[in-house]
Amino acid sequence: MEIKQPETCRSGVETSLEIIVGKWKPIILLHLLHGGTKRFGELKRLLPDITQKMLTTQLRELEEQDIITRKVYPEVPPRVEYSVTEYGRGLYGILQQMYEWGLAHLEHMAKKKS
Amino acid sequence: MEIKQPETCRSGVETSLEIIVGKWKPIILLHLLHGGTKRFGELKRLLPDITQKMLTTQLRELEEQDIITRKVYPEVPPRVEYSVTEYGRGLYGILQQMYEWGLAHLEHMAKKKS
DNA sequence: CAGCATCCCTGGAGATACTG
DNA sequence: CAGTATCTCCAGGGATGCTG
Repeated sequence: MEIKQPETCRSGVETSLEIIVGKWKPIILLHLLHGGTKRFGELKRLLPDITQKMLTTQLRELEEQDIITRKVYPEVPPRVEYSVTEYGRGLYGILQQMYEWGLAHLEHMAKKKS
Repeated sequence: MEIKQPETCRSGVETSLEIIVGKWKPIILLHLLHGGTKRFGELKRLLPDITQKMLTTQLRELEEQDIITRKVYPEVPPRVEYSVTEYGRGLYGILQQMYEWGLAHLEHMAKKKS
């Protein structure tokens, strides 16, 4: 980066944060990136503690940002599938770095305590 | 990364998020990374809309995570200086990626609208 | 100057019930 | 099955005043 003007960088950083932050967004993204397309009910089962309402809103927000797509099949009973867009895969690098740094940080803090 | 088990990656990602998330943490970090050591009052002036209470708590949380250091000079009137630790600079890569992706995303969404 | 203590308010998130 | 619609609650954050 080389931080020129903090205020300039700020908007970029906070835009990214807005996409990723949300109690369930990271884990939803990880599941979709890992397992590919998933139905609403599958995601619900993969995240036992999430409420339907929260799953819906988090998915809607990710969809609005073009990170995932929502495909509705006109069947009865209804079927809706979610998957990460090509564009959304651009978040992969960020998630990867956060994953790696985060694990290292957990170790760092564990060492510090002892 | 290559996402093996989403649940494994989750803790790493969310650990990183916990450090960065907080209404003022990114901008505080950017200022300290850009401008080096700063006094409490300087930061307060750089962030006109932050309350003293919030500045204090955000700084304390970053300090607890070893991201910044707090140096108190035993003078009257008191002087307290904050700076990013060597360890804390490890967040630089993440902030950089978020900055770059975020700016691109703002453009992406602007284009989409038109 | 660099805080802490207190009170207060809002919005993110949970629980529950209903529906095309 | 894949959602809405309400009601509710709590914690993050804000406003203000006091102090070593």
